[in-house]
Amino acid sequence: MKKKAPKAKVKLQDVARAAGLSNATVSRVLSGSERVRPNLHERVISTALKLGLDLNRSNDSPIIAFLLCNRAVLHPFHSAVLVGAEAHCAAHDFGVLFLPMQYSPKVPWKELHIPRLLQNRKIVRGVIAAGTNSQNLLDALSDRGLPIVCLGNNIVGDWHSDKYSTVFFDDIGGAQEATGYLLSMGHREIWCIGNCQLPWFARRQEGYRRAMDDAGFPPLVRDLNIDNSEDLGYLATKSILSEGRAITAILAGDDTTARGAYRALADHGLKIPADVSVIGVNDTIEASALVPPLTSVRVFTDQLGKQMAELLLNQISRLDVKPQVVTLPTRLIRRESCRALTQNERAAFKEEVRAN
Amino acid sequence: MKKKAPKAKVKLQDVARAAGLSNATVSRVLSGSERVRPNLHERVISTALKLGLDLNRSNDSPIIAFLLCNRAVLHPFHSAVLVGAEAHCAAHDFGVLFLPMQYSPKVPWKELHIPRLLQNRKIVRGVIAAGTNSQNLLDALSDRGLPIVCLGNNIVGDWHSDKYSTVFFDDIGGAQEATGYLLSMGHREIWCIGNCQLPWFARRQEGYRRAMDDAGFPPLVRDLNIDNSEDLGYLATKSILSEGRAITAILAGDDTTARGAYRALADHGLKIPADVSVIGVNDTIEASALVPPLTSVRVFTDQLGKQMAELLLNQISRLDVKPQVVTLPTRLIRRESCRALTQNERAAFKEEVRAN
DNA sequence: GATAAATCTTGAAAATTTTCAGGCGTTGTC
DNA sequence: GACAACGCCTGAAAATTTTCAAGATTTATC
Repeated sequence: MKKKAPKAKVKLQDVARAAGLSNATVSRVLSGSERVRPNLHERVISTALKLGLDLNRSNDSPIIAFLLCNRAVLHPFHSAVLVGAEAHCAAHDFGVLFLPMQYSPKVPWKELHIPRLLQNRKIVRGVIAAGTNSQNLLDALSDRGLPIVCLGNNIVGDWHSDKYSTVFFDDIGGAQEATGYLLSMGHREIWCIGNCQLPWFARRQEGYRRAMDDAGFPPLVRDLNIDNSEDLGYLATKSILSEGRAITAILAGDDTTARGAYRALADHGLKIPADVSVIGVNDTIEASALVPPLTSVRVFTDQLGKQMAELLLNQISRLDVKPQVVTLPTRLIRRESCRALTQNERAAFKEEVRAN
Repeated sequence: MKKKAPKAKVKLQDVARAAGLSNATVSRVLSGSERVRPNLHERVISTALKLGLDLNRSNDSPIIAFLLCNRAVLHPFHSAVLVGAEAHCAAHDFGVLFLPMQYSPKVPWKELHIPRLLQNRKIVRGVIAAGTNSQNLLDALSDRGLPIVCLGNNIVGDWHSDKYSTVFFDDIGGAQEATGYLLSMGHREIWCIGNCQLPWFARRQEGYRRAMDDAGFPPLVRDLNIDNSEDLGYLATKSILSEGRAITAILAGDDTTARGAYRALADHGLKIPADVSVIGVNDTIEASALVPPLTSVRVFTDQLGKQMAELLLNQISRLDVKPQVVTLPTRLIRRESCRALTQNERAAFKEEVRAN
């Protein structure tokens, strides 16, 4: 054992010679910037591994991209995810490129326009796909060999997770817990409002339905296809009220929708929580800003960001890491927007049921 | 005029030969990555300009850093600035690296820890300094020859603008306009609440004072050194009320402070705007989320971001651009949190004054 | 103020990346 | 099915960047 033998560093030339290729080609593969025929690509990689070339060379720019897809603005929710991701990256000497982008889920992946920065592996070494995504973008990116971690809750359409990692937060469970909380306080006329075209609303409604099913009550869903969440909450609530339907509680698809509901209730002279209890989802700053403060399902956004960054950096630094699927829990934060029904009120319900 | 003569591209070698230096040195200067003695640096640059070398070479990574300094979280305000900056950069094929950092204004600039990503000119070509900054960081960055644009409103301590551009938004004028608005509605007991240790609060208070001075009324300032804006607003308002001081209107240092004021007023059973009118500054999402919606001084955050990005990209692409100072206007957005005093109420004031 | 230690700066050489032009396969046309 | 046009892939050569070691300069210590 020659301990002192200064193991000569493996050079690109060595790999090129061993693989029977020019060092230009090897450089192209290793720097990832240009297109090389797949079989040669593989040959270079395997030869490089065999010779023990250090694949994480110091001159690679240690940057990942945080893609905020199909969102017009940077909401507090995604801000917090971004900050969480950045904190983890910074601790590992990686930088985070903030990159909003818009695309249609209908365009075939070959035809998607990918920002130039993402095309160059030498600049961006991996991608966190946040916002709302669909399979075509994920295909287009993984075709370029980019490591990817995707926020699962907002994926529209098909989802094949074999090429990339996915991180979910358990809003289904959160909505279920929130509904259960309302049920436990004696509520029965609990309306779920949202826009089920949007995948996250659909998930939350699913949690709501499970809780109502378990309790043996029929679900009451008001599903409007409106993009603006506040308008949605306002109009959905208004339509329920103007139809004269019974209502003692609302589970809103998110905090902004809850805000719309607050407005509609106020318009009708109804007090929160005296007349109607309200719960939101996300627990953004809005939830605590509302009067009365909104009970909401907290999503641990910073953890979400951290988890995505962690999976991504693992994939980048080790070639042998398989994509994973992770789900993070949520937690119901109880504030003043809910109240338990009194025994009298509960009795009135039973009376009513008997009468029907 | 030989129009067709294929003007041979100027190479680093040519510059090296002309400047009497090795091409390693020229490379170092032009790629900006390593330290070269200032006089040689200048010699290389001037020779390169003389020979007409294209300084914006295609292989430079087109990335600027958005520094969010000394902030624990990414507030909606800075989110919007970031988005505005990113939009402008994206249109010019530049990427934006999101880089929060913390530092003390007291550390001498030579001893500041600069994130590794910023050290390498090949990765980051310029910096937008947002958040709260002080001269030491700006010195440390400009020593590295990085183009800088700084958000002026939040600079603490000295400020020398000769090395970098600065963009302000006119919160002084905004606070003055807001105060004038309250005065025009007959208010006189207008309290300005904030934490004057923070430079932006100090500026807003300045605007307030000007308006009160102009109207000939004594300023009523409640200045508490509390970091959390909401607590600040709550405690400041509470202390005014508990002292039994007259109060018909509040100009809060920002929207979050106004939220604290809302809570304190509610605790005392005072209605907004019936009993007290309130105005905030920044016009973030909070302002419209509050009930009643808050009148606030709007800052055109996206424009702010765009303006900073624009100045920065100019500095990057052209060596001859001098640093500039720009101030963007603000605008008072009127919502339901303010009301005009009635003639009777105004008369009561006069009465009171006479009585004293 | 002298001397040693540490750090910084630089050019030559080595390594890597990029350019450029030729080769090869594919597609489209007749 | 032949031929042309086009575009992609590759290696040789050119250009650039990085490494390495030596010289220069600064800092620390006595």
